[in-house]
Amino acid sequence: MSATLSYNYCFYDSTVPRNNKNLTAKRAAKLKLDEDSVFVTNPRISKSLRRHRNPSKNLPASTGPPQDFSLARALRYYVDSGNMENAVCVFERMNHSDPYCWNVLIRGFTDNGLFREAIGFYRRMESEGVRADKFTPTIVIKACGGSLSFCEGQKVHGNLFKVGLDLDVCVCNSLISMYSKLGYIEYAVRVFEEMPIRDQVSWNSMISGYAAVGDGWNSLVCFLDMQALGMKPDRFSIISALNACSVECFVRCGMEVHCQVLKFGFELDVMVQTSLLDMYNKCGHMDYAERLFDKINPKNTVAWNAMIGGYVLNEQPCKSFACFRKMLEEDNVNPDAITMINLLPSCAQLGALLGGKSIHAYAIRKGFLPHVVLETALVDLYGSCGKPKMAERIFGEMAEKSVITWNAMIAANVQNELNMEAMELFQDLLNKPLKPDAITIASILPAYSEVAPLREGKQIHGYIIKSQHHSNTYVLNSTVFMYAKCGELGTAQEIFDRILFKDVSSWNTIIMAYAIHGFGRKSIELFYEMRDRGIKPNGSTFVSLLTSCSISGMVKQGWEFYHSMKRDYIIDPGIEHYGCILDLLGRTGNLEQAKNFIERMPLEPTARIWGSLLTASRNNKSIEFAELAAEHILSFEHDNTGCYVLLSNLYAEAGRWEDEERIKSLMKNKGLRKTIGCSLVETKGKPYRFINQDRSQIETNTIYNVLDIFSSKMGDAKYVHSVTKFRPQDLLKKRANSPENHSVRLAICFGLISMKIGNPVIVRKNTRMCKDCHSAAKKISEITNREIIVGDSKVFHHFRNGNCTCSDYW
DNA sequence: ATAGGGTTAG
Repeated sequence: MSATLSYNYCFYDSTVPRNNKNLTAKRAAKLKLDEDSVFVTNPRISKSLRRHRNPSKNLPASTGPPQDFSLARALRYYVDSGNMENAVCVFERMNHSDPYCWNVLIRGFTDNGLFREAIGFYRRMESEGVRADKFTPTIVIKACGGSLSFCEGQKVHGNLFKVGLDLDVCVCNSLISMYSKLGYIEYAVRVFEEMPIRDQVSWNSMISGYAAVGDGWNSLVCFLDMQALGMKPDRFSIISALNACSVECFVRCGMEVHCQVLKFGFELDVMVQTSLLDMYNKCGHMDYAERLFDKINPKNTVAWNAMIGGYVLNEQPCKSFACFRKMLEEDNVNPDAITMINLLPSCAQLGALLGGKSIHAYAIRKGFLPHVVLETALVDLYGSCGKPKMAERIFGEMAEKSVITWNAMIAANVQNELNMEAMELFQDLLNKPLKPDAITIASILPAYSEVAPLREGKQIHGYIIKSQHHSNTYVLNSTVFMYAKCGELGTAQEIFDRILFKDVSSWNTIIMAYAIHGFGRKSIELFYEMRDRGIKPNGSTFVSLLTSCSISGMVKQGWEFYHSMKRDYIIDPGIEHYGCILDLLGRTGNLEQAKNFIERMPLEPTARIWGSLLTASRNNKSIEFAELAAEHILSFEHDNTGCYVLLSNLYAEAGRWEDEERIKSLMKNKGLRKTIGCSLVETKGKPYRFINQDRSQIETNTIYNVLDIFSSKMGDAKYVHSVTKFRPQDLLKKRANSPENHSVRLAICFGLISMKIGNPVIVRKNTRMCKDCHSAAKKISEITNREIIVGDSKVFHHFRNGNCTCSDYW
């Protein structure tokens, strides 16, 4: 025994030269291969000749039972229990010349998701000159499929071709599966078409392969073709066909497959049941899914996960939590990483940071981390809950990242207005081997919608047109919104019209585009058009609609939509909906009611919720409520600079200078600085940026002259708001920071003198427009008889004939 | 003694 051990350890130690026996074997194998390759690579030798060769003639005869049964048993035991460390230990003590132990070990790695290691051991097997037997290729191909390494798979395929094993039915079936897992469906199709004999597994591999690449249609075609040849579907075919129905949202097809489930007697098969309920969930038929779920007995973790995921998918986050709680009450079921992954988006939907954090903690306690998908879901959660720093931390500490992880991080930055960070991240990604996908582009686009020049947005649009994503609905939806945010509502509408396959998000986007521009009636019109075209609205549709009603001051309609959402569409209001409702309440000026609404809300109020009350307080000049709201907002770790500024302005307007001073010094102590207000106007494709009191532009003199003319024309009205806003001593000084010289006004004047008459002047600014500038813009539109559009950080104000689309509430 | 196709996920 000890002799065997020391002998085997020689292999492990790379400093010890390998014995000649193996080298000879390797050379012999190579010679054999060369001989074969002459045969098979000769194009004149027909395909049929190759087909009729007996593939197994190249395989070594069985070496018989291994010398040590107990070691082989131990190896199998460790492999089956997932203890690969011990499995390797046992393996190292075995005689390596038998392919059997290699096969078991490589399969073990594959079954435990350690694909790289599986391929590594296969390479070692080759280099040690151990000849593969008929089981090895299928095992290795599976590992290649799992590791998503196309190169490795091609190499193996090539070798199999050389030894004539590429026509073996098992090998072909695993090749089909490997290629479709890698996304190369056309390779899978070729293998399928060229194989001499197809069995049920071959058909099943194609059905699942098409579904895996998102081609549910062809998957179902295969499902039917197979039956036309007289083969009955088995549980594998059924499960894959159901997957195809989910992919295409073909609920009627799904029901037909459901009938077959009953006909062929699979109705008690848990996997089939789970696939069925998943199909109904994904097609939006929660009622059927719930009924099926009730019948599953006993329910395993996967079934629970599918149901929790279904509620999340159908935007019923409260129900998904309820389902999770029921799952915890069960004795024999334990939540796993996928449970967490399914549950996390419901926290994001509810804006429930605390819930998300407790899931995070639970995942840590249960040892689910590290886990790429779970960590990505966490990045997404923290991003959605206004915690980009937390998202960043998880992202930074991740051992493994996928494109989806990058997408989540970019989105986290964009959602939290960290546009520069998002753009930098996008640049970083371009230098990585990972390829940006449609979702990356759609996520980065909003960063270009803020105060980046339209020219840059157009450049990205150009990149999209040239890329393979030019007709991707998801990408186009983001492009529509980008143009809307850049003030080009017409271009947005044009691109929307040209989207070939408009999904619910396309409609939500265009409704929101008109919403932020203050065209409430147009938004509602589009909502009805969408409904008439059979598109089912979701939670976001109502966010768009409610936003539209609040911006356009359509309070009554807003409430009607809110009730209809719950009653007619069974959608639980999320934190966003509550925010919109608060904006509606703010408009009516009933701050007491708004406060009560926040207290009665079933969700934890976020900074955005209190921000809504703060805005309402400002518009209704209530310092009492503003202080209440501010107190809450300042308790968040959120970037609340805007809140300080609003509050200090409010104190100033009321002449409460001491309080104003207090807030200013609070800001100073916290190291917060007022965001530098900046306005952007573009003419002839060139961007011009203005800050307050800007004198850096070439046209400065003209701009200030025009401004003076307007000031005199506006007459006394100009100081109505501002007179109380400045301390007496400040009024004596040269009014340095007077709203008269605010960046928006400079930009408007520049726009008026440099743009063609008839074109609207479009100005975008990074902070909210102040009251003074708002009334000035109204006047200017009246005096000049031109349309002025100012997009601030929240809404677009369309000034025409002395009026604004926001009806003076924003 | 060992192989190929299957459920839930960002």
